[in-house]
Amino acid sequence: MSTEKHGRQVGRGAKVRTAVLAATLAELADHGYAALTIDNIARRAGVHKTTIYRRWKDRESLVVDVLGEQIAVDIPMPDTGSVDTDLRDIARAFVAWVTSPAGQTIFAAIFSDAARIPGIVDARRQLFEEGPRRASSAISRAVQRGELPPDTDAEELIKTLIAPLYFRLAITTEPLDQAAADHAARVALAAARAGALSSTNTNPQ
Amino acid sequence: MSTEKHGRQVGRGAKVRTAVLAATLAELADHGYAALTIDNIARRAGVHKTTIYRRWKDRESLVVDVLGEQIAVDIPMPDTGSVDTDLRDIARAFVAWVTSPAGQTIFAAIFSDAARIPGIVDARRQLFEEGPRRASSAISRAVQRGELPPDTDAEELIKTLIAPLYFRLAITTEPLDQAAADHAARVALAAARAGALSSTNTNPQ
DNA sequence: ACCGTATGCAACTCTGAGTTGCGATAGCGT
DNA sequence: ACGCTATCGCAACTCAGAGTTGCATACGGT
Repeated sequence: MSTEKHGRQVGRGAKVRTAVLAATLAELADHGYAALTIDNIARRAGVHKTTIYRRWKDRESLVVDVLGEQIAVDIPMPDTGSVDTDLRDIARAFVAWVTSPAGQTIFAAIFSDAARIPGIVDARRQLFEEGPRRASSAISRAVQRGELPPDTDAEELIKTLIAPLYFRLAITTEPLDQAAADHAARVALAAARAGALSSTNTNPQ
Repeated sequence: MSTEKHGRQVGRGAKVRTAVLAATLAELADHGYAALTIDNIARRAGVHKTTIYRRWKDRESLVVDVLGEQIAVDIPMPDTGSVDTDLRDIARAFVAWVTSPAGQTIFAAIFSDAARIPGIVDARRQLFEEGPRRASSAISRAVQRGELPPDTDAEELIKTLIAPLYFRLAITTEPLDQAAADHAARVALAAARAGALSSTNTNPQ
């Protein structure tokens, strides 16, 4: 991926690349996208400014590259045999990732002005659509077990689960901890059991 | 409010101030905070750069001033006699405001790198805490009518109502329309009726 | 009509983006 | 171990935007 030309001279390049990406992420976490300077990144990476410009077209390309590598959110999908605990585990895993240093940095970056870079918006949407899609199997198992109404919309349920957690993260200063995750799971479950998350939500009441 | 010093020379000053604030908002909407230049604002306002610097300390002060004036979210609190319609109206009003040109600009600004300005974070939090607080009377009326469990947490209910809407706004590309508002109202109501939004949520199940 | 104040204007400094040419060096194959 | 070559360091640029200053001018209230 890196030096696709001849496969030569890989060692040095790889080291520089790693150092610059790490430095960029750190700078992004510390000062945000608007205050991101190439000189600072270069200094932090122990590399000269021109070296960065030789490997990346401009600031945007560098940021896209960094976030593209970091945006893998491997939340393991549980199968505990019960929706209650499945949903709870998903919510807890989301909270754990989002409050981790890496998660916090990614989030801050994704919701900074870096979001004006076309590639970033897509990555963000994809990030939040992958989870609900992957979780749908857990929901359909719950439906088969009779724990949820048969017409439950899996993606809608997961979004209902995540939304209040994300709301806390982005807006409120309330703590985002395990208790919050458990509470969100209870709320989403209650709504689903009441049939408010059916896929045919065109006919209200 | 504006020229508190002697009350003199108000006419010109007020016009300039208005023009600059409007231009700043427009530039913010068009290019975001990171790409906000004083020269562009000045040109757009038909004013010279130095004039702006004489009235505002720097770019940050200007942005704080603009957002401070615009951040009034007067969502009228309904009293229809039923929680169903009360919640639905609140959700619809929120959606209407958030999808209006003014609302969109404010939102974009509030979630740009402008959020690194200390004053903006406070304003944002306040913006989202005022709603739930104001809505609590509607909820307590519903509790008194017996429509909701007696220990329902009013603020939690409103947050549960808003969160999925906000999630759509910030993440998903799904449309944020009246149907979405109604759906959110139904979900929040179902959770509340199931007792998942009680203020004593320390004991689950 | 007058006076004071705010605005327009030009010319500055400073910082950071992005570029270029050249010399130094580190890693690869042999 | 040694040479070859791509990559890196360095210095010196251009360009744009933040923020400042001194002076001339136009506006608005009395």
